[in-house]
Amino acid sequence: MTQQARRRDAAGTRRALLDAARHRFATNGYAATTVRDIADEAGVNVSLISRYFMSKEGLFEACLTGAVDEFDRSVTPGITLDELPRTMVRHLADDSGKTRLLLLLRSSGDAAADQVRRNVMRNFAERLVAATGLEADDALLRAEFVLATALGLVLMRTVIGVQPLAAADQEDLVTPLGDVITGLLRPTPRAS
Amino acid sequence: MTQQARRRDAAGTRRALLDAARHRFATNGYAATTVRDIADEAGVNVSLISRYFMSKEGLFEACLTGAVDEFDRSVTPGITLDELPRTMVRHLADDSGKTRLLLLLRSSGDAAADQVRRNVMRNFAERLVAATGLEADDALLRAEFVLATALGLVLMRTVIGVQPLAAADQEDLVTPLGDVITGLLRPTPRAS
DNA sequence: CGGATAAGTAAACGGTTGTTTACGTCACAT
DNA sequence: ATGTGACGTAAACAACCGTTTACTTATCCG
Repeated sequence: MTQQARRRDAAGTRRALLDAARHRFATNGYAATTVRDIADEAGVNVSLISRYFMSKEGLFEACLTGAVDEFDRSVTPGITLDELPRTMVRHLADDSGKTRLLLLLRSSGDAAADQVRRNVMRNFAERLVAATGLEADDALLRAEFVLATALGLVLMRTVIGVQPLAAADQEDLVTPLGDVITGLLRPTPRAS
Repeated sequence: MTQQARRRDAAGTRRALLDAARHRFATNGYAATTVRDIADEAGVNVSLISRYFMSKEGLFEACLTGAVDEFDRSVTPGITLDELPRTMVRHLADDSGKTRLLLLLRSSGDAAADQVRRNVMRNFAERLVAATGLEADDALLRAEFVLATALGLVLMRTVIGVQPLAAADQEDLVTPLGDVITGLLRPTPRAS
């Protein structure tokens, strides 16, 4: 009943392990995920995790750096303030986009991984400020507010599953998120 | 901190276990927290967890329902839209307030606890809508946006620790959060 | 071919987990 | 004062964790 005719493809199984691990780590967290869970979902033997990624923590770091690369690449193109809501919602609704963001808040307890996480978020906030040209002295803080909203949104929709947010259509999220973003990042929010 | 001459006080040690568990579960998550961690932080023996709370999961549920009660009680008084930002920030900066909110997103994998979590958040959103008198058809969704922002804020400040958000003063958060809330919940967000 | 090597598996390893058991020991009513 | 029951502890328990080992088998180059 096991893999009767399994093709021998190192790169393929490595990718399968990465996919399964990303999914499990993102949805269930690092500690709650066992290496046997991952191996089963990938359909391979447990020991291959140690072989290809050194350890469970090595596999997690591979997931994290992969997510970081995709994250950076997906937000690298110039962001305009009025297109930002729709762009963000598209990433938040996309399955791999959700996984990416959720992985950024999962922790294995490793200090280096935590630093990577902080750098990615800080970097995103800085690029957001640069793209919007906001000059307020708390611009960076406000950009991180946007990121916090996105993070909380994915959490409440995916992990917690509170309605009606969880079942909301992609289009239903664009306008409210737009209100949040303009509320936070419009050039002169307040008089004086 | 001194457990040398431990008084025999069932209610006291029960409370100590609850405090330690709340702290550990909120900051490290359910799976990453061991019963021995909790017992050590409480300064008592491990077996008392089973005695007083049946199991680790029973202890978690006790933490959760306790947090739910405090949560409901703290937001029960009438909320006004203009005082909401400062009130929320006060709760988000308060240590027990953070713990309360973080516990709401930690999961033990138990379905009943997950339902409790969803109900609390839904309930908060509904009360927020009632308090603001918002009549938009996506009012509930927008109220949950506010909650998502609060959740993400606590996460990024406490768990992830990204700067400058993590080190931001309580007062620095009021105005941006106010912009988010008015952006989401003001009666007529858009011209038409 | 055929054998060398990479790919995959099953089983076992020590350590840790949550939980239970057996046993001290303090407090309080009588 | 005293024994009885609640409170607390140490140790043992089976099950599970991540990891390693020993082994089988497919693949490919000569």
